[in-house]
Amino acid sequence: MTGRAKRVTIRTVAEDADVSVAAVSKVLRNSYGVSERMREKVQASMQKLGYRPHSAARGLRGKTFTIGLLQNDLRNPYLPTIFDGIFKGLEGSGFQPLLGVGQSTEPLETALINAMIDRQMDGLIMVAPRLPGEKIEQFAREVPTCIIAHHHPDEDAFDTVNFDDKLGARVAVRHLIEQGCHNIVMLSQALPEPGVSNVIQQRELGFIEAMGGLNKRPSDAIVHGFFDAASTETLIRELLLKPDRPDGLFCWSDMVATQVFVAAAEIGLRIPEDIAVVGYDNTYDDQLRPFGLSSLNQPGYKLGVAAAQLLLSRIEGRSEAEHKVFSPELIVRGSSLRSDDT
Amino acid sequence: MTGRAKRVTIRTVAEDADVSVAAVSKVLRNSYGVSERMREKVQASMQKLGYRPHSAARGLRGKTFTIGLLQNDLRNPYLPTIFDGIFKGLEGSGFQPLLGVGQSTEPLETALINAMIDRQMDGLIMVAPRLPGEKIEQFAREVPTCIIAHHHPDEDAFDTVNFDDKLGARVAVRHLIEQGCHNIVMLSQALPEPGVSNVIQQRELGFIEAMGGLNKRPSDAIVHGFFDAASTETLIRELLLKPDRPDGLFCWSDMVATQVFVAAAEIGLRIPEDIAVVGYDNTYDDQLRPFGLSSLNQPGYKLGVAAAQLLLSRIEGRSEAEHKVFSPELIVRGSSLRSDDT
DNA sequence: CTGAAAGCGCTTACAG
DNA sequence: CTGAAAGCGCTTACAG
Repeated sequence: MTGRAKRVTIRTVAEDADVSVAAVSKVLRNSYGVSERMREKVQASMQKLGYRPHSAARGLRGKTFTIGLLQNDLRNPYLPTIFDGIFKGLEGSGFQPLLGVGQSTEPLETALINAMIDRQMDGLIMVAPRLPGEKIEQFAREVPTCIIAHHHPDEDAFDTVNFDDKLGARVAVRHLIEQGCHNIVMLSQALPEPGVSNVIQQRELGFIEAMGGLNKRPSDAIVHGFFDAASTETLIRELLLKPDRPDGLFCWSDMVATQVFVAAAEIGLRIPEDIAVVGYDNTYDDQLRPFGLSSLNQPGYKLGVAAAQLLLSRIEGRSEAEHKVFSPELIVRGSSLRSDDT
Repeated sequence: MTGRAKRVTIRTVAEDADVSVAAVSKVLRNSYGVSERMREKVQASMQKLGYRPHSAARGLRGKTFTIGLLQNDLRNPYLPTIFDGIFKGLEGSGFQPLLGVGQSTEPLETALINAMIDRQMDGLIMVAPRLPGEKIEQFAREVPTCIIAHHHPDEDAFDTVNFDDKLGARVAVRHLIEQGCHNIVMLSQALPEPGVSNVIQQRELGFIEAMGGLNKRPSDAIVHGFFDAASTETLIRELLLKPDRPDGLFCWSDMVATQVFVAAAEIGLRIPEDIAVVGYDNTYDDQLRPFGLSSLNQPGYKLGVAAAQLLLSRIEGRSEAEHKVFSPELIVRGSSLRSDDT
């Protein structure tokens, strides 16, 4: 119930240690030109008084030591693995990550990025942003930026980290063909807008490439789901009840594949006998094991660590862009395995 | 490739509108004592120049318009429903929510809260914090605070919002008894430390109360799982393979209940015939429908909206604490339904 | 109603 | 090596 204690500032420390505020500031930043004796005196006072630098004030002149993390879907179970990697990569750097949720619409995402810049954040990592490349580029000119899961191989204003989504799709299709599927459909998600080069678009491109040899027109073989689970479920049911229903399904995410399991079970279709299913992300390594969902493994942790490192080096001054691409790996499980020779 | 554009500040706007910086500041904050004419002139300039206030600078004197959200588990599918509510409750208030992840250890959580205070955040909402009440109280004296999922009915330094966890546990046990279970076990989670009054502890208390009439010593009927899924799975297997395995299982969360489904399926136990299972949170309303998991419904959205409102009113000056408690509701599904008369 | 000035807690040239 | 002073972009009494 006592009023807020008066904050310990650089000035309090300076008085206690009997030095100038400039000296304290230098010790704080490990700046050059402070004697060992002074450093010790100041550090002792900081310790004693429990001094903590005031980030807002630091931000006015120098850095805030804050990194903004932008994401759009708290419900996507793949994303936490990315964040684990980011946290790990930032550990010990002195930069505090803070997460903003864009909620999947472009205006909200723009507002959020502006909010982060206004708060003087030192760098931004965006995970699967909805914004098109040009918009991101504008922001990237204001603040060091690294993008995860958004392909921009020729961009030089910011860095990117990705898994090769085209490759993943090609591998999945090849596997389904090998398993004897003749009517393969991709369960994709509606793109927020045409120009966006996100991972889903890339997977569609890879799918179309790999489907080249089949009779069907590739574009007929792609079905676009929605952002909300209920509408997507309806769509899946319609697809599975069609007379010419697919015998092989390539799902853009394990989340959607799970919905396919549910719908198939309720309709009475067997997996993999009636429909072979391949998911993406390898999310449910353990949890859904009885399902045995085949999936493309692409550890988010790797993305996160790489993104954090790229961002830190950019904050430290690097200006040429870097674009990392890792390769996903198909993990075959029961949901797509029809032959026994694997 | 042009250098960062010079930032538009309050001063730029003042010059453009030909007024003082003080005037601009007043317009910005909708402060009293500005003529209509001046307000319009200033707003026109702000619009024209694309002015956005600099939060770090504002924070040095007034507010940063930033709310810190603290949570510990990005993987818990219940939490996003809480955040949805918080976002909704904050909408239009001008306060920007930013999320920090404590990663389940007390030192990290403390560091995170300090980081938020150092960044001059105007208020904090903590979801299921690991810290004991006294520590939270210390922070709450520095910054308006609202706690979700942490019972502190007598606390007056901060507000709380909860569902009645004791009640939920009692209802679950009564239901299992009604279904003919004689050997009921609670699958709980290890408490981070003794003094913490979190939702799990409350559920254990409710469980023990409701078990009072049974022969078994209640404390024997509580099994403590771990934070990592793998260890918990081992524990569940051991439990299900015991000669005197339970015929009724009350799980502290739906996540754990899902693991029970997996283990039971692999061991060859039928649900609900061999074991009736009740979960908590009603997380998988749709996704796991074939499982038909009975669960306690406690919409996180309600918690979030209420917390946001309490925090805003506290920021506006309220000083007496408020403690909201909602009631959970048991949703009975196939996993616990042995008789047909419901 | 309007504005000049001090100050929030830091950092950064710049003297000494 | 050390420190006085200006300044970052705002807000807040306080005069006019």
